[in-house]
Amino acid sequence: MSSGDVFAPAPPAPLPPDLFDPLCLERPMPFKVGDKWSWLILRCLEPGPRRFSELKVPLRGITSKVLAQTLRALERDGLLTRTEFEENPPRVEYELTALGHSLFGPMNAACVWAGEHLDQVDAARARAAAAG
Amino acid sequence: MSSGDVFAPAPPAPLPPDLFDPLCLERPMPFKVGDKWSWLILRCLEPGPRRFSELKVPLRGITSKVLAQTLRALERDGLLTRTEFEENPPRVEYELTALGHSLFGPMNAACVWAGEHLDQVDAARARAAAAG
DNA sequence: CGGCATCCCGAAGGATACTG
DNA sequence: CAGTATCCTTCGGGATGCCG
Repeated sequence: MSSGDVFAPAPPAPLPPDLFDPLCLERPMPFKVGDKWSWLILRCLEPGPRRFSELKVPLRGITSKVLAQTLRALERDGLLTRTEFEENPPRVEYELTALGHSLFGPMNAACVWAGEHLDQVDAARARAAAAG
Repeated sequence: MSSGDVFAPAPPAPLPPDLFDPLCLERPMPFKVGDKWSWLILRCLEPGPRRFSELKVPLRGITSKVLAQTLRALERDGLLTRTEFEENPPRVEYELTALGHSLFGPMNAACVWAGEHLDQVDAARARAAAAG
């Protein structure tokens, strides 16, 4: 989940060549959208607001429980808003906040990197597999 | 681990506003350096090659087992190289490849984002906590 | 419809001990 | 020093079922 501890202190300065600074290493990642569904959900919401049941369609296989709890975590972190409409049957819409939208900058950059280097990784893997 | 399935198809095109494309959503993240230690290790290696025991120092609390298996996974993916020196006592050095170094571009961008928006996330969390 | 409660499982990863 | 081997705990997340 992106709840508990999502964002890191994010030390921008590189480590000094001959000294490891333990304090710089408290957290593994600048953010932890790395769980199974968070980033998927955010991407689904990029075009615009969606309902709970609409999200379940592209998120093939996600259970209500996991979707609900992931959405709540993202809401707590201020990445999206939850709007409950007083209707019958009930309707709830989820929408990205400005903060949520701002994530797409760095994340899309990461996607570009992956697209450009995926073949190199695959090649390395194939080599490693061949070597045994 | 960053082994099994690290990199994604990374569809650069945003989803169409009124249609969810399931094929775009097979994978959660463009890459999966999101495990507990991989990114930490890569950062330790950015300044230059390091030995196994040198890495354990800043990676406070990592066990030999986990460090070894994470390093092997990163090596398989072509992000770093392992060099064994025929000495006594034995010595092994780990060093980033060009591919590994190239990761710092997008990842540092992500760090910058986190640094700029961390306060907003914390504020959102505080609000959520206060609301109950 | 939009969840929450409950049970359950596999895999990541920590602790500890041992080896070339 | 640089690991491997073994055991054990934790936890994300799937399955199922119920509720307002």
